[in-house]
Amino acid sequence: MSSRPATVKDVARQAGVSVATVSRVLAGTAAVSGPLAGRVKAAASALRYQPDRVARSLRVRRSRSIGVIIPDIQNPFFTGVIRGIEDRLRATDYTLLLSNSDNDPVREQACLDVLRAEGVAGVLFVPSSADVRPYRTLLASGLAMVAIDRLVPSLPCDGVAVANADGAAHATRHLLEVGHRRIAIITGPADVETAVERLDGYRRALREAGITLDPSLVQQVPFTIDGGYHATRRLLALPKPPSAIFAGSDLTALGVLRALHEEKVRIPQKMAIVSFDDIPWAMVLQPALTTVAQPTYELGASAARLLLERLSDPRRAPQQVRLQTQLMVRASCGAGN
Amino acid sequence: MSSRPATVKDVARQAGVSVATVSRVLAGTAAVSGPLAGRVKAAASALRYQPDRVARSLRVRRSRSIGVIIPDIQNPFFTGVIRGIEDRLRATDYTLLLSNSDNDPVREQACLDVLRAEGVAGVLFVPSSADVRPYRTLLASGLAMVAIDRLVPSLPCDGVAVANADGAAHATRHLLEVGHRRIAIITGPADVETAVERLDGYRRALREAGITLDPSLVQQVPFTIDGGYHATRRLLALPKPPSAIFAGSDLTALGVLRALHEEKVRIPQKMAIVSFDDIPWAMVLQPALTTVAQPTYELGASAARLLLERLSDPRRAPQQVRLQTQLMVRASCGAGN
DNA sequence: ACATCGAATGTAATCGATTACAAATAGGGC
DNA sequence: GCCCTATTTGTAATCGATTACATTCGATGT
Repeated sequence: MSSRPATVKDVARQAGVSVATVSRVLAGTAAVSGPLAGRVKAAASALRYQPDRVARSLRVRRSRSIGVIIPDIQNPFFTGVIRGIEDRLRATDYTLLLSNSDNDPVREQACLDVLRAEGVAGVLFVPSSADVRPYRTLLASGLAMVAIDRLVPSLPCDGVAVANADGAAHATRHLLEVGHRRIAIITGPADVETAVERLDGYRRALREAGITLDPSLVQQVPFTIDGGYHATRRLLALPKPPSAIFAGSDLTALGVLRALHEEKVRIPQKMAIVSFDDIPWAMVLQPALTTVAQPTYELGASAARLLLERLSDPRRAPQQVRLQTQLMVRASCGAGN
Repeated sequence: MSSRPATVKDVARQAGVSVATVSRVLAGTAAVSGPLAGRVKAAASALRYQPDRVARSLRVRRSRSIGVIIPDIQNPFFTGVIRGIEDRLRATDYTLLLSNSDNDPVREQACLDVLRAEGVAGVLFVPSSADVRPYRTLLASGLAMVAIDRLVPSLPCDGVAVANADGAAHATRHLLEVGHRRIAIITGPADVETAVERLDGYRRALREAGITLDPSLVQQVPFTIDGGYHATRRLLALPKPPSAIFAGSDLTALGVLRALHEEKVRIPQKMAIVSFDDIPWAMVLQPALTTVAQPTYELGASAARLLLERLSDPRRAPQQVRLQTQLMVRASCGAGN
């Protein structure tokens, strides 16, 4: 027995056929007579033959792997997305090449370069850059790309995102219905598309309720625990603090909770909270967090689906999908059970 | 200008040298005279040449990617590990091929097969199977492997894990010092090595304190929120419930918290809690969780380091590293501030 | 019985980088 | 100036699977 893995040649010799026939049987790309096909299959399984994916990639000029670029693997939102991608891809024989961009355009570009050099079949990415030129170049070179979570407006590229503005409006309206009038928002930086969209939804809901927006109630900080913490301290220090906070992400909300606990502000009696994401821990927090659930899994699964569709039909028009959010009413807004 | 990426041939033509010289300059594998090297570098950057990683992998029979197999990408423990791996590998030009095994030996084997077919340089994996034979086979075939979090006892393979027993003993001793005598443990299934080690540490601490172990206080359930929840309900239903719970993971502890809140059991007054992991949210929970911090990042970084060392010296003796844990004393045990 | 067509099979080129080996060039000692 | 060696450079083989093209074989219609 040889210790090196078997190759097509070995299988061909064992089955008494040519390498072309072996390849055809195993890939199913052309008709092969019954007896020969049988011998090939028998030989292949006897030798435990598995085609070398590298050699195949070189020849067909395209690998069976798919690049995934996300900003932060430690963020539960993105891991939910990855899970969706993985599950959708499991039935196929694509593998995942994963990279962290850290939201840094330079690093993202480096990742994209490597993925191109790896000859990936396609790329699923959460765009970190507002500069569309690099993306355009890659698209023009024929690389299949799907944007996740952030749609780049002027880019003719498949994409999936959630209806951020609607979700935010929904959350804000809920706080209005519970009776709040001074509602603060803690959202992300102005160059993050999702943050802007959520701010828009918040504005819309206030306008519809006939409430004038108080600029001091709008806090723009990174979507992190610290961001939420410091923004909350600033809000509490206001001459007229809000009675409710809409936190732009669950991570932000954790910072909010921490600041409120420190100041012994009772939730939801003295301060109501609604946030965005619905990470798996949102419901076990004290109080359980009322939050706008994002379909992270579906986000990933849809992105993977779009990519597979594009791979099988490279010339169809780019599709951009918006998934709906769902408000999970729990205790932190004062309306839950 | 051509739209296809440049190849060595293009660079060679442009620089007026042979492909061998181009390869030698760019890989730095052999001496090339100054002027020629300069021309090659100029040509390469003018053409934006990037070597095709697939072709190189085929020729050298080893790719520049490293396979990573973890049970669950949604578990913050593993994402911390991945982060450590990524950071350690960033300076090199290795890429990450990621797969989820779901703790299923069959799926894990499928992942390993694919990784071998991809010709990965090495594999970092959290072993899901107690059957060492497949691992042995791969090791024998020369694949560089590093086990993470769970060391397979009889396998001559590099590995990194934490000192689970010590950590658990530390946590248990802490509860004893605070005055508890009836301490329950909710740990993982008996076929998960880390669960067994933590149970051992708990036993050891009790023995050292001269306390007889009450088997009804030992709950073995999956390391999940639900697992912790149901185990806690069972403990509360006991004729003589415990006054403290050592939860085998933070996820478990979340389930514990939920059950205790439902039953309006005050923490830490009526029930103290210590757990294991220190996920990023442990300190913002209410009450803040006293927990045994695992060095997830270092776990990943060390594993990556071990792998790189093995790649550069394939014949050195396998190393198994144990990292220390650290007890983070917070509010949930009644001793914190 | 023979020409023709189509299906099945084989031979060899190909993908792009690396590298063994061959060839050429330079340098040093006499 | 010449020979020998050491260094630089080039040519061509190689990795393993796929596939264009060539070939063989058999069946069918007349």
